[in-house]
Amino acid sequence: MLYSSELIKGTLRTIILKLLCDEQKMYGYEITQKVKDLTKSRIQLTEGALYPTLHAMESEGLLSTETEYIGKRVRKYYSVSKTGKAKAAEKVNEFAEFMETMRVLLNIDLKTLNVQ
Amino acid sequence: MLYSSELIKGTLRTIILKLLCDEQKMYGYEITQKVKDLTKSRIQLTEGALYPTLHAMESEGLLSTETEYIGKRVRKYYSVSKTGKAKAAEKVNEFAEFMETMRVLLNIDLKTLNVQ
DNA sequence: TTTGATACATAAGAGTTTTAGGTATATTTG
DNA sequence: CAAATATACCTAAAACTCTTATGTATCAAA
Repeated sequence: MLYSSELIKGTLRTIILKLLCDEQKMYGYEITQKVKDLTKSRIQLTEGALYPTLHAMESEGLLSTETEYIGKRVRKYYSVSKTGKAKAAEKVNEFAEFMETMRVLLNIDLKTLNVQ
Repeated sequence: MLYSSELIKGTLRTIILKLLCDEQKMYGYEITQKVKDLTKSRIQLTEGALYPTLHAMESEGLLSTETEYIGKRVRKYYSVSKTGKAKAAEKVNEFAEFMETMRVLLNIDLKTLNVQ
């Protein structure tokens, strides 16, 4: 069961940065699959959102790329720059604090939370 | 210290519905202040976002209104309809699950979380 | 051989929020 | 008492992000 898309808004960059910090290098399609796996299909990144964001993050200096050929098929690997690493830590931390603030605001009891 | 605005995207309706369920009735300005108080100024709703959203939610049947005069000044109170109550529960629950999914995805340890 | 998966990409449109403005009353402070 | 701040509503242009739709092409499996 997918989350309504409005929830995911604003988290895409944070997700990309965090995954790339953990995995050293990944290509776009791989990122969509990894997120799908890790979230049990609850978050499915669309390519229309992902690719433009990756391009933007590269031009901002957060990511760098290297192209590889698998047979005749192209793969564009992304990795985080030093600036990107700092940004990742910052963004994950901010999201963690945001979650806690929202938990209080919405009065959510974590003990009763059991996501399958 | 304010959260970067992109994080708050997509949570406005959930916040409004939840507050109105707890408080029976509130007016727009009051909502902005309540959220500011409850979040220690980390989330500050802007009126440009709030009022159009309240109007939309009213026209969707989630909220109803009654106008009151305090001296010569107008106050427009909003309360949740039956549909609104159901929607509130649904949205808060969805957000709770989303938080848990993101916590796993970003590998956030709640024990180390200490938001001032 | 055709379907589905892999793999990239762009562009129009939709939706939400910011920024910036507008109006007006009430209260506090110098 | 004048000026500043707080209260209280509102709208509209612009910016930003994501969805939906489309396009291209290779590879594997049925």
